[in-house]
Amino acid sequence: MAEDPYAPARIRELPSWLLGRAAARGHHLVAGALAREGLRMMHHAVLSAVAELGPVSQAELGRSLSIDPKDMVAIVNELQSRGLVTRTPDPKDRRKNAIAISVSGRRRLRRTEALGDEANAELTAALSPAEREQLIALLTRIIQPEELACDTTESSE
Amino acid sequence: MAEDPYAPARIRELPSWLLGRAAARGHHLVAGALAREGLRMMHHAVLSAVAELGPVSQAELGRSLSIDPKDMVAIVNELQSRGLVTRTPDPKDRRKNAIAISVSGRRRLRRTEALGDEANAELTAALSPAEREQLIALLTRIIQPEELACDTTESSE
DNA sequence: TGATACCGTTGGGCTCACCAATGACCTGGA
DNA sequence: TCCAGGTCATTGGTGAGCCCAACGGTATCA
Repeated sequence: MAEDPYAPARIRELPSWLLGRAAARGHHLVAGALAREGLRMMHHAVLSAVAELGPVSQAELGRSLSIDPKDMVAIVNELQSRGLVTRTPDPKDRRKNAIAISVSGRRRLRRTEALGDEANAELTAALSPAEREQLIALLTRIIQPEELACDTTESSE
Repeated sequence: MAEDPYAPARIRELPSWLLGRAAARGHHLVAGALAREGLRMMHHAVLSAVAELGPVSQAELGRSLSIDPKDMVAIVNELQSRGLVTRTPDPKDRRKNAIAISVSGRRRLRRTEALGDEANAELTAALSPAEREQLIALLTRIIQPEELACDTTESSE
């Protein structure tokens, strides 16, 4: 074999590139695991958020999970048609839909959570528990810059 | 409604979710920066890889960057039409295209590399240099499991 | 009452990742 | 020599995730 697998590039050292590759692998593993329950990642995320937050509006769900309102409509539609959540008009604010998890939704969530945990364990199999916590902490700080950073020049172009 | 920004979910502690969010932010920042030069992330990645590897076939570029051959065609097409790379048939193997960076491509690459570095600096602004290196190391190990792990059941599915 | 803002919904577009198939081509062995 | 199998570049399509614009219905505030 002539070509080595090479240590390619400047690219491979950029956090943005590494994040993209790692996220792709994570998505692949988790989506594959959740597919056994017929759910996609966002479905599981919404289901889990609904279980935690109780009856919530779709807009609030979208804000908490950074999901586009357009996509949220489709997700809730499918979850509702599967009987995993209920969508009832909010009497206090008739614009809103109160999304709540159903009994079967809670049951399904228990299984998908186990599958998601398994997939994440495989994703971080090369890391020690301490390193995994470290990764989680670092990623968390990367994700939320606006809540902490107030002086960063917002790329004034 | 003055709801707190909440400490949402089990979801927000999963590495797969955090990786997805962080990658989305990284892509947003880098893509926005590179857009000033009229290039997308993959264009810049390919351009950088070509600069490093010298004349390479498209298939080899795709393998090194995990880019689908189909997408590689479109990327090389655009890079070539912009005069940033040259695509000459390989005399030794007429199936292959020898992709090489041009002079203007090298010039453009210098600018896009600076823009990419800036964007990555902003992406990791909340991290100290040591933490950034830590993150890179952890991500690198997450990405390449096959090259190290030999006993992990590869979830043949 | 009217102005403003939000909610859900629908419409489109863009980027990235993935899979199937084809013709041209190289390589190996019969 | 010819054939089989594999690789390369290319084209086709699919799906997920993210973003923008617009609309009717509704709540809130002046």
